[in-house]
Amino acid sequence: MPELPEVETVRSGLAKWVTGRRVSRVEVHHPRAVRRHAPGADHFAAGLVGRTITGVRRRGKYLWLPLDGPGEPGDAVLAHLGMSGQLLVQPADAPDEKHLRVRVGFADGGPELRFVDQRTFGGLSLSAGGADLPAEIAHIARDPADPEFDDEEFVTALRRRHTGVKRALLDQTLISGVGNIYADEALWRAKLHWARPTETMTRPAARTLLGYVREVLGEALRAGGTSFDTLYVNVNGESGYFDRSLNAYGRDGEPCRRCGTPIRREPFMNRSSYRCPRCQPRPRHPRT
DNA sequence: CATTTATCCTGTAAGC
DNA sequence: TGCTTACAGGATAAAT
Repeated sequence: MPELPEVETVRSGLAKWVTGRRVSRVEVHHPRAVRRHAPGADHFAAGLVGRTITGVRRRGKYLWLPLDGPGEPGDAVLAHLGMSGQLLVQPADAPDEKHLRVRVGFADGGPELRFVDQRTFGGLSLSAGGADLPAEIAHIARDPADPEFDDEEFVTALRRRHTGVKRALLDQTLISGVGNIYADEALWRAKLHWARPTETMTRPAARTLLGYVREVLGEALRAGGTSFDTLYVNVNGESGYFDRSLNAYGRDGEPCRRCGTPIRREPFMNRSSYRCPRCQPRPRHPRT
């Protein structure tokens, strides 16, 4: 599931392959892939043809590709991978992927950019004037890899919440880029239960947790991200290998690497949480 | 207003 | 064997 490390891996790969190239052809194979583009698929395609991609930027789990002329300067293609979205760079004569949703061809005749998405939770849109920061994602907080992320502001905002700490980590308006996998991993490192009330966390404890979030995201990025199957891949279709380094996520029944107690999976927000029952005991007054 | 829940989707795997 | 059910989960609209 693409979280910050996976999306950043895709961003850097894309930057190398599509920057400076002029779009010559756009095909939308599934309307759901551009559902966030209100004017529709044809408008999306027409707005993209003839423009040059000037780079690839990211905030949290969102990517955007700023565009240069000939239209209004400052537009961008906004992309979210959802759960199963892939942005692949493929030779133009490569066979279509089963779940190919959008094809972007280039005037130089080189490799195509393809958006492939099995579960169709992801999508592309054309953001007017969104080259610097698309208005559609202005509500998304900076991510902890952003040099302008304000640690003290995060600590204050976290403690102002009245919710469980994992809910807060997953709230992209508070801190972006963290999903279910890395939330569980950071909480394991911090020895915190997911239902720990945010308002009872001390400032030092909140800073420590943030440190672990940064640490695990950084390690995962250096490993090329986490892959459990072929759903998350970089632009060349290759998997990352951070799954071997996971301490909690997906390890139901396996021994905690700190104390040996079996990791437990439990329902959380219509999904799952993994924790060590001994290292991360339930708080006295849990907030779920 | 803040917070929580339901919903979108499809392939895989487990269970009967 | 074949069918049904659970699960994966990010973002957001709707509900509380």
